[in-house]
Amino acid sequence: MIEYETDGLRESSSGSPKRRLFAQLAAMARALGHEHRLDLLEQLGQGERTVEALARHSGLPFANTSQHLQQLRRGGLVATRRSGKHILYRLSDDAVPGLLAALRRVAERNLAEVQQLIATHFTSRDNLEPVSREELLIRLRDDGVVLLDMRPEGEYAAGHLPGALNVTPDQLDAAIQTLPRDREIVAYCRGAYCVLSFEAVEALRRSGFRARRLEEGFPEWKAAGLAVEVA
Amino acid sequence: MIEYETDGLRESSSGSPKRRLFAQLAAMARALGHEHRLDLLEQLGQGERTVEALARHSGLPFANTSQHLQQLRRGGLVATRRSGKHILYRLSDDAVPGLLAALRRVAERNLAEVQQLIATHFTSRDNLEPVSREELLIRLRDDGVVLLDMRPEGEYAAGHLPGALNVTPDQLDAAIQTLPRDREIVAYCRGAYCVLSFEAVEALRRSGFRARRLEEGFPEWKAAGLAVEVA
DNA sequence: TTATCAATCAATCGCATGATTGAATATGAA
DNA sequence: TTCATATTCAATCATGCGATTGATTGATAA
Repeated sequence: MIEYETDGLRESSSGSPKRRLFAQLAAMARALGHEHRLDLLEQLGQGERTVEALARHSGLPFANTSQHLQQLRRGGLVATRRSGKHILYRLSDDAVPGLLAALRRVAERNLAEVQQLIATHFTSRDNLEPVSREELLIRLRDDGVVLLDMRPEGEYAAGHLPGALNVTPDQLDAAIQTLPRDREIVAYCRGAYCVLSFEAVEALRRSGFRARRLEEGFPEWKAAGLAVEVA
Repeated sequence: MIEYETDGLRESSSGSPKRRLFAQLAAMARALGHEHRLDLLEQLGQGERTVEALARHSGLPFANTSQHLQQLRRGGLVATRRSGKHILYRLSDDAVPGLLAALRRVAERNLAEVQQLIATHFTSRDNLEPVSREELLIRLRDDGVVLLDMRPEGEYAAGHLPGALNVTPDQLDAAIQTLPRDREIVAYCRGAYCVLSFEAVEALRRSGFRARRLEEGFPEWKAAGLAVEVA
């Protein structure tokens, strides 16, 4: 007869240190467990934001946003600092984007609805031959690749990959006239579920460019500790 | 004035595919957001289990366990199969332990209470010079390291690292008399918050052995797709 | 000081979740 | 078929969470 022992931490003797650990981990997971909070975290992946900016961007009432942010803070996922009248929220740790990525990964593989959403909205994902971080670093140095940042100006200004040009989607048609046709183009945006760079690559290819997509977005780049250019 | 655009998925136009994605991710995160469910997931990291075994191990009422398991299943974290009268639950995906590890990592770095719990219960963590998977693989081949599996017999029987000897904590004193003193010893157990191998390494060192700890436990090894020996 | 603005707090409501109990399925054995 | 066993389902209750509103704190600027 197989017997499974109670515990690896001897909860029998010590009250329950493991219980308390799990309680903490569960609290952190619950902090992740809300649509709006995931949205806020995604925005914070781009960089520090004020409560006001976050509320405006996500279309939530101000007080509501504030409360969600506080839950994220209690959950250890974000941190704050004060700057004049504003309170700036940021991700608490470089490992947070990794946690979100792990969540996405498991969801993409095991939740049918997620698979379907991705299939309908990111169909071309597999066809765009994404460029990895490592490859990009090498090719930027060796091959003179042109790097496009498809995010809105404000986010670009707050930080972008070194040497990237900011081309917002509505500037793309104009850019197509001026971009060099003899060099390969790599586009990126916010990462994960941001389609801006997908669309850019598709449009560029339709116009005859050699274009590819950076596999990840700005937050992952930054979280990996790679150089970021400001202004 | 900085303006942040609404969205990378144009929720303005398309209703809200991103919203639905986040809703799914949030649902998965909520499934992680309960002490008992994390406990169940940890057990399932060792291998398939029946509802009964899980309930017994975690000391929860049967029906309660069943309900938590169903939430985990809805959340895409576990899967089931039927075997005779029993229903066997398992982790749905090799990426699940990675997700749990990411959660632990962020928690260990950002939740003060977790840091404290670890400091008091795993003080020696840093001193035991953990061995990585890669290093272990090499040294098993080259240096004839002795591998100890500190888990209970039942878990050992259900799967263990190739060549590992099963030594439960109460067998350790006896084993100390017979283990070879000229070879290094590496101990492992369930991983993460399982102290069995910590204690073993400490006891072995007190007795003059050269002993180290495998950085991870059995679930991580198995999830990495490495060889597992049964029976 | 006062006025103003950013952000949080407090109170309320409605709804979802977790625990418990007991009944209902479904499978395999007699 | 009938019984026993493993698991799920259904109903209940208490509690906690999320949204909304309006009041409050804290910091800057006039």
